[in-house]
Amino acid sequence: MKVNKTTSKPRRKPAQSRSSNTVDCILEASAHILVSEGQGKLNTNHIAKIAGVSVGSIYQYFGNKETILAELGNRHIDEMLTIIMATLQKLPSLDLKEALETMVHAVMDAHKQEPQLHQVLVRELNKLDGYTRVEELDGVLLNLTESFLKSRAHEISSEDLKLASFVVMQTIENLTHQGVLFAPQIDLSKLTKECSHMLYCYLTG
Amino acid sequence: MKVNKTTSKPRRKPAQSRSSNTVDCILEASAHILVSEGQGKLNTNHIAKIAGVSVGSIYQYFGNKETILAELGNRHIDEMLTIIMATLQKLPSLDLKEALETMVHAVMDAHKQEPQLHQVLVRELNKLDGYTRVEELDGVLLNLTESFLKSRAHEISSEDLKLASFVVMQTIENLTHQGVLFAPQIDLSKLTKECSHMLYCYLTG
DNA sequence: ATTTAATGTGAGTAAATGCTCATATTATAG
DNA sequence: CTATAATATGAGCATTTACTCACATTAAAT
Repeated sequence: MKVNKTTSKPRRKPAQSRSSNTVDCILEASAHILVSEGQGKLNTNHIAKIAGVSVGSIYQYFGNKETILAELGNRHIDEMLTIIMATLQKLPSLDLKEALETMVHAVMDAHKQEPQLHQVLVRELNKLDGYTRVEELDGVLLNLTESFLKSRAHEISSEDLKLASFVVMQTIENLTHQGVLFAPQIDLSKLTKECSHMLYCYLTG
Repeated sequence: MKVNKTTSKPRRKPAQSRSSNTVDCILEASAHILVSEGQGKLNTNHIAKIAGVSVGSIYQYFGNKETILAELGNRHIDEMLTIIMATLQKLPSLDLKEALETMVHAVMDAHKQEPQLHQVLVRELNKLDGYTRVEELDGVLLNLTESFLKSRAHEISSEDLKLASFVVMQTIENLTHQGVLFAPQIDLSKLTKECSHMLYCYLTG
């Protein structure tokens, strides 16, 4: 049976500054291990050693290993959402072609934030029972895409806006993600243009 | 330091039929555990129990846990390649639009083979040091796409065929993969048309 | 029928890992 | 300055897990 391990067992919340520093060290060490040594080496004793902190300190602030991953995920997803949300306000004043380019560019920027960490983190968060923020992020992006397409419905030839939203959102998400991972083998500014051009052709054609 | 654990330590190869049956049971049990219980529960003792086999038997045929995953990956990738290769011969006689639809359809078929297993398996294979067949599969698909685009160069407006191949290949791969995971919420035959239509617009537009 | 090779078994071992707790140190409050 | 709360420590326990090995069973060879 699967149990949510990411929210139970309440722990102390940092009050003094040194303790929130400890928390940051733990999270940074975990991120570092994930990227440079892989999930297999992510164990609490090792995290403590890399963070320069004792195991006990970890369990002052995190109920278990899973909540460390969850918090790492929360922070990362929040960063991405911030970047993407900031771009939304620019869209209404732009024409369709420009708007698509801006969207792709924004998601690209979001993915440039520690792309390796993003990849490994999403992998591991998907294994975390009860952690729903990855799906939440996807849901938000899908909704944003759909309301954007609705606002441009008169310019768009597609009949099924739900399906079109799925296609647009998945295409942006995946092409930027893969592009960033393959950079600099792939020219990201060229890819941004290519991607938005494809979507423009698709939506208008 | 990272070490290839997927090829070392040679083990007995099955000679009698009961032994290759044992091997199959081990692989099937592993696949079942991965899909229904997750990577966290994939340990050799549990595999043995589910397979109805003793731990010792596992180590008669697999040098370590990693080689089980590797073999599972090999078989899965071979299946996908078989399906995709079979479609290649049809392409030359088709016009661009039909050919794209056929390609998307083929990759969709390949992904319909145990989509959940595919997802988890690719996740875990990426963590396997020394296992290169996932990248190999991607490389093959990229090359096939590129030579296909070259053969249609006169119909295609794109200047950078390498970049276009990347875009086309990634788009097909991801949209089919995600589509299959979201089915039946997503209508796969509609998605196939939508995807190939988008690529057609992109390449000719 | 007997020997030999192939295959199967599972208790047991060594190592890894999540986590606790008794204790020590540091900061803040009165 | 003292008392109390907050924070930090790390040895060590309980559990899990990869893997071995001495032995048992089954099939093939002669």
